[in-house]
Amino acid sequence: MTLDEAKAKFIQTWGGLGAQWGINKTMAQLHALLFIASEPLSTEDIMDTLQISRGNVNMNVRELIDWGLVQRVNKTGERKDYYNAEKDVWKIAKLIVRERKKRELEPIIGVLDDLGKIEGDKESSDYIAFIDSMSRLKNFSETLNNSVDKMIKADENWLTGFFISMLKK
Amino acid sequence: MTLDEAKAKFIQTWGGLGAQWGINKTMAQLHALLFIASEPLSTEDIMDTLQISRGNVNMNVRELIDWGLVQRVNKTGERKDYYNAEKDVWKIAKLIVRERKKRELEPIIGVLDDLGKIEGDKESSDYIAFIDSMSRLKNFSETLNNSVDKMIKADENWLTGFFISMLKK
DNA sequence: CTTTGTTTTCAATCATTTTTGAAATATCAA
DNA sequence: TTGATATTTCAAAAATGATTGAAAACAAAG
Repeated sequence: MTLDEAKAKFIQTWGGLGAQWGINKTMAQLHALLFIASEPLSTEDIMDTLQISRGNVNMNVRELIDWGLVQRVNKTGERKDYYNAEKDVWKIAKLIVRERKKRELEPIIGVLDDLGKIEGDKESSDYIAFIDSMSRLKNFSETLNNSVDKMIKADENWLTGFFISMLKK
Repeated sequence: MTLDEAKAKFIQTWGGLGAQWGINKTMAQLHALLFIASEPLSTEDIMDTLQISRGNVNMNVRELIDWGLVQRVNKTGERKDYYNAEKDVWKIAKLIVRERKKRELEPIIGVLDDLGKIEGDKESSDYIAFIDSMSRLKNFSETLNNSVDKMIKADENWLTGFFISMLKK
């Protein structure tokens, strides 16, 4: 396998993985491309490499910028925009986790909270079972949320350090 | 909000959340329905509640069984199959993590390993940069993989206990 | 201003995924 | 066996999601 083939395979694999996690395949491929690029790339560079339209590049780059995974950079004396991705794997993980927490975990906690406060016959076993389900789920979500907060603030050794501490048990 | 409205809202919310994580919306709704059901449900029960076809129920129930989240149960003297979901939130989390690890994390580690062994000019900065990216990503993936292994074996207090230990720092 | 190069938007199109529903298959009881 | 009930399969249809591309908006330079 040559370097170019390897790069292509990485972009493909990353795209497929993204798709399994509810991320637009093109967005994941674009992220992979920028991740392994040693220089910031222009819209044209991306269009050529991934064989996609200008509009598609624009949409997905914007989304990656929203996630904090990509920055727009300007080369002096050039009019075009160039795009550069975060290269530190640990920082990437934190950005993704932070964003999913904000977009998904926090809202679900709000919903679970509401669902725990319904009216009804408080003696009914149906009622009790439902409230109980919601409360266990909310408890789990809050613990997860708190752990994620810590993880976001922690440094790169958190996961490794944690793994080592688990090994000792 | 009445109990029935709350149940419907929970099913809807859970379905939407699943969709964002690359899980078929109907599968997530079905899981939600079985999760809050106090009794195992039949195919008809599910068809009625979620307003979906028999074939759709069958497909998604099979998938949930594959994930280990649902079991088929037989009521004595009844010919129909009934379906029952795991109710313990911690066990559910472990089943999902275990499955995604097997289906996604382990394969990507294999790919990253291959991509780290390409031929080419070992002096070229392009070559070095790519190998380095793959190696950092592989290292991260393996650490994650090891942590997930521990998590799967750990008990319900792992997350809570870990959270508390982080708080002390 | 006006020109030129660049980015953004978005309705229409295309591709993929999901769902249906009826036929085929399986299972049980008489 | 046979008939009755239940489950599974899968091709076709429907729904959803992604992509295009050309026009509009924007921005810098002359």
